[in-house]
Amino acid sequence: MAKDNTFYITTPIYYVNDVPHIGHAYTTVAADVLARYWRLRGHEVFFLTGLDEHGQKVQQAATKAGIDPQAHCDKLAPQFETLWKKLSISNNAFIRTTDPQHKSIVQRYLQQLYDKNLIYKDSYTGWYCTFDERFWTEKDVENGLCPDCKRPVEQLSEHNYFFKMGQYQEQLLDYIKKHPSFIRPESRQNEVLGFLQTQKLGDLSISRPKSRLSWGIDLPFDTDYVTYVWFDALVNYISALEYLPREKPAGARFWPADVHLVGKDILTTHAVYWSTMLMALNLPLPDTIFAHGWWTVDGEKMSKSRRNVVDPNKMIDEFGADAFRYFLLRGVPFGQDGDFSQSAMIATINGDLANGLGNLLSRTLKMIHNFTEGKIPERKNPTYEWMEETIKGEIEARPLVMNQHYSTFRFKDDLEGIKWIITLCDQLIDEFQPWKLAKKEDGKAQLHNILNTLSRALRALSISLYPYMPKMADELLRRLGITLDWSQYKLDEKTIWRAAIEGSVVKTGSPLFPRIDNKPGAKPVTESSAPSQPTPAAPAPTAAPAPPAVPQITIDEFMKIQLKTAKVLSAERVPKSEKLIKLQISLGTEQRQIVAGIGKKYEPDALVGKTIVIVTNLKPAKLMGIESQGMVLAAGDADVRGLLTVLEEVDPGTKVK
RNA sequence: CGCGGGGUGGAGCAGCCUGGUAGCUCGUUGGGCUCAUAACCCAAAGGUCAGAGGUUCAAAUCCUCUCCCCGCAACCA
Repeated sequence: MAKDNTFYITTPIYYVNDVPHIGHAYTTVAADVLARYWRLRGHEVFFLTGLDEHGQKVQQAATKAGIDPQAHCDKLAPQFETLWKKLSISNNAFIRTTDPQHKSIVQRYLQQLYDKNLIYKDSYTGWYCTFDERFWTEKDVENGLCPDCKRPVEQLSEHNYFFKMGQYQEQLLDYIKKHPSFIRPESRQNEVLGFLQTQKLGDLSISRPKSRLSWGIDLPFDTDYVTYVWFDALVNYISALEYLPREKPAGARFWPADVHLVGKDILTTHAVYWSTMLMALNLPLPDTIFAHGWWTVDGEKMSKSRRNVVDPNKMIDEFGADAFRYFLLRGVPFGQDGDFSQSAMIATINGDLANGLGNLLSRTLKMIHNFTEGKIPERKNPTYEWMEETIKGEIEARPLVMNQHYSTFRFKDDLEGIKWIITLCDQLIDEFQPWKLAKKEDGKAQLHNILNTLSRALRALSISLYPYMPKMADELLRRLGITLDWSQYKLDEKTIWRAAIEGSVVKTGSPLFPRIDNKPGAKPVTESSAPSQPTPAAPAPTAAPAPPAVPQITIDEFMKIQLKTAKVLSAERVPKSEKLIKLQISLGTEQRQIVAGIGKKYEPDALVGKTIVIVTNLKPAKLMGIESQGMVLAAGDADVRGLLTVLEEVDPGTKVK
């Protein structure tokens, strides 16, 4: 890692049509922390993030909005760029796959592979849904219906270009085994190895016919096609080096990348697609692909339908960028999944930042203010008390410890180490009670020593925390009256402790991090408790879909739906399903079988004998292989809240309107 | 037998790969201090490490089986 004194780190390029959420922020903050750390270490860092702007969804959204796809992207891109500014992200470049230079570089690589016979044209046959304009695999299709829109699909043959990915299977396996730090954490590496060892690696479709998708990069050897997503997107990691850092045209020395930081969902894409693409291009592979975990929210998976998506903008507005950054990396070992909740966030801020760091600064500054005329005192004698010695030792060991932590992505451990130093400082204060020393004539020397040590420790804490909380680090130093130019400062075991700080005039004042009362009135941070409002700093997210207007229907249309009451004769769970219950129901003259997704709400036994309402003329369908001849009516959407029934006793089969 | 992650004091987690005193944060209780943001420091209570079997001088850690939870996949007709 960080060879040749350079360090190249990337985030994935995010899909421009997405609304930024905590996951985007997580990856990007982690990358920023690494970037800032290696800069402190004196490395020349190139930190890249950006946007993936091609593809079907962008094209559709633009068409819907009645604008050009490029204009659509231009409109959306700032919501990411603005967020990164608010989050103190120090990326050196921001790539957009619609950049003309990127496009031509992608074409150049495609042509290279084509010339080497590594790309071939073949026909692909699959089930195509005209409405959704996409292919489904055999197992996706249900009874000849599109799993998404339920319209009939047709078998369609389409010519496409394929990259000969399959032929690199052995080579890739071999590479991964020989480079243990290539895929991190280890559990993820095992996943990829398992995948490569048990399945045959196929070739990769890298094109779409323009008739179906026009918003993309033209294939250089066949302009009836555009490049399909992965080839376009992954190449960003090397194309950016060629044209984005204008002040450093010799960008090639940054390749191979030190770290590709990705979410666990796109690990295979990077570890397999990207690696084989690089092999085919005779380019070296990145040192490390690190896949981090996902955030759940209040114990539940984050999803738009649950309306619990955490908006980073709201978190920043509510708690500040630094506190949010700190929380993201403090709570969970990097690589594992974590749970986000407002209460956990507040607990972290209060515990670590307010009571810990902030309070230590406050008490130190106030003592300096009261006892040494507001100036950091000189040491009166060179001998360190053993507790001071401990603190000094811990701090001088920091650079080495940090190196271990950052090289292995252990942010949580690093922050715990920092917390321990804060505790040591608090212990030092309580042990020597400077307020008592100040009252004794012979206590002055020791008083000055202690305050000097505390000031030094706080400076070191600022440096240690700078990658995580850059603004806070500046503010902390400002209050100590110390100046430090981060772009010049070089972290090592000497500079972290030694510095001419004596005589600096400190500034007491408001708390660095105020405590937060977790009152019920605290502002909500997820959509579930408040409708999303575009923040002033970010442009209105055009991607956030307004609830579609429900079209009106005529009485005739309604009458096409035949509803009847029915009596449940028997009910049983469908084995292996999560929520399907198979019902035998009576319509008086007729008996039917219905499969309903109500198993989360109801036990089968509780349903028997009940009168319910069903749709009788719905086209039968198979659910998990079982035919369902109708549909039960229930309140609720994805989560069933309750079944419909009738107030009065009626015979099964009675018409409902 | 679909794939994967997990079950450790009241809560959230580390430790497990490379067996040998069970650790951290928060909470609880008692005490201390007054420089500090009702903050800080000390002490105490609290764990059959999901259960059963096995390997071993020794198992939270390795092996086998069982139970439970959470994701993914399939499933709301």
